[in-house]
Amino acid sequence: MPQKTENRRRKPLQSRSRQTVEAILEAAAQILESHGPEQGNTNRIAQRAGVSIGTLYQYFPNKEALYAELARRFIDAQSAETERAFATLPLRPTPELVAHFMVTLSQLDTLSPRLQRTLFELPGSQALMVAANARLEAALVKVLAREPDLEGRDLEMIARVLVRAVDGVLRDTTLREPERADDPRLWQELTRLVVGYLEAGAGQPPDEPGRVDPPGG
Amino acid sequence: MPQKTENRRRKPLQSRSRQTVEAILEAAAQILESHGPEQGNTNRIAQRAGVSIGTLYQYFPNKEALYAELARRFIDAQSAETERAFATLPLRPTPELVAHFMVTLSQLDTLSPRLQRTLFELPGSQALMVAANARLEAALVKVLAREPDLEGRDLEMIARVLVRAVDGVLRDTTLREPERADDPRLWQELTRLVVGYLEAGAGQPPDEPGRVDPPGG
DNA sequence: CCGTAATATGAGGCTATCCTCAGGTTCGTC
DNA sequence: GACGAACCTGAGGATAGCCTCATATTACGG
Repeated sequence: MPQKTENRRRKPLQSRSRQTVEAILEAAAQILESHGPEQGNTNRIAQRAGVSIGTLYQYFPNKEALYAELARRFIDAQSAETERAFATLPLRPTPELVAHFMVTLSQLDTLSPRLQRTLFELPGSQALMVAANARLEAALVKVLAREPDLEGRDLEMIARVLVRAVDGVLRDTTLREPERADDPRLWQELTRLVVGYLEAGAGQPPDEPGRVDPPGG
Repeated sequence: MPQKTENRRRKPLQSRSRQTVEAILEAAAQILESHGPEQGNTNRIAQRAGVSIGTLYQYFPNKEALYAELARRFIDAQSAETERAFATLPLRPTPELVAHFMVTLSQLDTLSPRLQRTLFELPGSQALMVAANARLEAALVKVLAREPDLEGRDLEMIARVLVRAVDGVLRDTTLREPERADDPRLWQELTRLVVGYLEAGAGQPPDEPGRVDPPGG
């Protein structure tokens, strides 16, 4: 078990130490992005940041806290970016706009795939992800609420499915077939997925479209 | 760095040792599922399996190889299960059948979420996942090829998008909102997603539906 | 320019965990 | 029942990586 230290974290007051903290976080991000989680040890991070290991532990009680802060910032930035993209959508998004939106999302995902992956694997970042997704889905609900065709349907559930489906495609692709992340055909199909979904059963009330019984006992 | 050992792995010949190997793999799976990757150390695995640590290393050159074998079996089993489900689909799947299919998939994902997650995070299992997904997508292409409405469309791309979208929704949900994995409304929306997608632009040739330029220089 | 607080240093203590190895036990066969 | 091969044992060597702490350096107000 790694030694537990209580909140021994010193708050950076002077601009000198604030720069130090930034350098440490930046170094951690760089190492995780270019060398993967295996290489992410505190000694190396400190070295890359150009500070001593002791300095690192002045500002972060332990390695996990450092990564947690990194994850917090990353997710915050991504959420803000995505919400901004939502905000630019006009009242009735055309397929072209949806497609454009897909591209924006895909660029976000392409940004630092390996860092992203590592951060998402941290024990603590689950909670952050849930919060971020909740924010995103809430923002999407607002957009969907403008659509008269969707009246009466379960907007929360639709937002959930949409966000996760699009995210699944983009994440899988950037992580496993990064060379295809640029392929316009992928965006086109993604757009079709979204538009087709939103138009499917449009107007009809939410009365059991395709009743299913769970199979198996 | 963990000591590298070459292929020192002894092949289990007698049924006694074959049982031992099974016990080790089973123990590893149990520990990963119930206590997470942090608790997955070889000493503990051996103890749980009821064998000595030395025995474990008779059959697995190192910890990674053990996990790799676990991942291989898991992915193999899941792929086989999914392909079997595909095989049962009739020539023209109705929405009801698609929904039923979703439920099958979702049950697969619910099986051992934590083990699954851990295995997918292993450095080596990326390649396996790619292979498994390729298999799945190939199987799906065959199913899609029966659909006259999809003639002329890029079936590989459609399969890619479908598999990853559905997978994204199911994985996200089982991992982060497991209580909702049972929700029939989720299956209904998933079904709508799939059916809506397949029907969107049905019959029209693949001539740029929604032309997009990548934004940002 | 002096005192104090903030900041920085880095050798090394310490732990967790991987894996080895020298020697014991069980199995199959003649 | 004897012999070799397969199988098992577990104390501990080796190492990677977290984090401490005693000490040094820098910033800043008076």
